Amino acid sequence: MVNHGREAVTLRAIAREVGITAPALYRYYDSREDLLRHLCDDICQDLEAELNSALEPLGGDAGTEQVYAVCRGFRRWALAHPQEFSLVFASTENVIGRRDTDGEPRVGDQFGKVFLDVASRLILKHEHPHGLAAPEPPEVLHADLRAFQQVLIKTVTARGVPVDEESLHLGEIFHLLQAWVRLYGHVALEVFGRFPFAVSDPEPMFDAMLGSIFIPMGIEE
Amino acid sequence: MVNHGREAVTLRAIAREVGITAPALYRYYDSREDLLRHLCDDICQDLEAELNSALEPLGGDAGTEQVYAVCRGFRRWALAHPQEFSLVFASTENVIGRRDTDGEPRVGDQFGKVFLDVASRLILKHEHPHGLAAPEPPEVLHADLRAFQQVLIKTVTARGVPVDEESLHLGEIFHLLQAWVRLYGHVALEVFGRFPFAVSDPEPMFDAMLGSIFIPMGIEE
DNA sequence: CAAGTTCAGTGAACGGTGTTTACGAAGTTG
DNA sequence: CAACTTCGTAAACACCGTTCACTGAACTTG
Repeated sequence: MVNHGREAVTLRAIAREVGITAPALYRYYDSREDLLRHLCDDICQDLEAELNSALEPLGGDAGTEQVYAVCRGFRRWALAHPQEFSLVFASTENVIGRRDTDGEPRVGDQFGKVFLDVASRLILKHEHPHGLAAPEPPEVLHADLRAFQQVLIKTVTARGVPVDEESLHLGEIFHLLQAWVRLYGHVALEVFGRFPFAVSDPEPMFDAMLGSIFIPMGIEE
Repeated sequence: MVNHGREAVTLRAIAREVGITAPALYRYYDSREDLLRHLCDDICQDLEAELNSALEPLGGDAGTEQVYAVCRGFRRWALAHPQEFSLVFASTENVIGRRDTDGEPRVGDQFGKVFLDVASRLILKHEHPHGLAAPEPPEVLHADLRAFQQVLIKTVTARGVPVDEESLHLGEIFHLLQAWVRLYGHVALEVFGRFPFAVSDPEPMFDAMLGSIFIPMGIEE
């Protein structure tokens, strides 16, 4: 139903589907916007489930192939559910919610958990990927990056893995952020068809990008 | 009026603004969707004008600072007009149109022209940026990259600058494509607030990204 | 058991939407 | 003048989100 776009998800259509009338929905949601917020949460849970099921056959530990699997799973999901992607990841309404009060979680919440969890666990495992290659990011960013560092550490420790502060270098964190920028950029461009020319088969281009992101980080497939 | 989002741009509101009634709009547009398509074209023209006016004080030639100016101008425009950005650059409806028949032009049409024009002219000027650094992209991409190469050559020659085929290496073209991925990725993430943590001031992060994109291409600020 | 209260759901209504249709009042052209 | 195109209107239709008064069943309480 959301397959036909955000505007197609109407209260009356939902009610018809559930077998009740439109006003009855107001017993459960404050408004259409509120309903869409919860819909986003459900979508995020579906995405998380799909990513985890793509991760399952690879074993529990964080290996390099898990990073690639999460990225490819994200792309696959986005292409298979463009409207959902658009709703959760490309909406100006800050519809992502969960709880606006408890602060931190953004980026589709559930997806952020999976992606950042795998990535940061991998970074922790590879201590100092091939030497000390990651250059220091500009000082202006240090404050923000340190905040992000805390988020990552909290994410990983929540899985029971103990972390010492200094094993996540700011340079690597900046790389991780750039990885998200490029992953998101490619997927969004593909979903919205905004590449500057018609790409016949974007998949090898995606794989090439993944390599150029992760191989310099010491994460080789 | 589009500032309040795509859904706020209603036929009756437009008609009220123009001083006519809603059905009269059907004399000029086939449907609301058609009107939105033309609106996208207008938005693209505004963007092009803004970018060109940002380029003007830098002189006519393609210098390195022009690349940075276009990228910063794009970000500035997107942040100042999030709804317009969303409409043109993050919409699943292929609302970009112009003419669906004549094939090629995508990516907000006008913006593509400005960005690709400046970038490719610069690449042509710097022949072989610092040696032969750009590695060959995977062979699977060569066909698509060559098509993109033709688009670039056509863009540049349309400005009167003659080009020989071989001065635009495929590696550089791939870099240019990755530059678009990262530029778009950062701007969209910022517009939609989908960075994985709260970034206090994204501008230095944007500048750091521009550097890490262009400095390896030999385009230093 | 009877009375009261809560809860889920309904139908009618209001103002707004995109769109179609029939119609009219100008201006143009023979 | 008559025919015709152009631009616009009013009315209507179906659908939308939302509100409100209301019903009927379930549950609580005396």
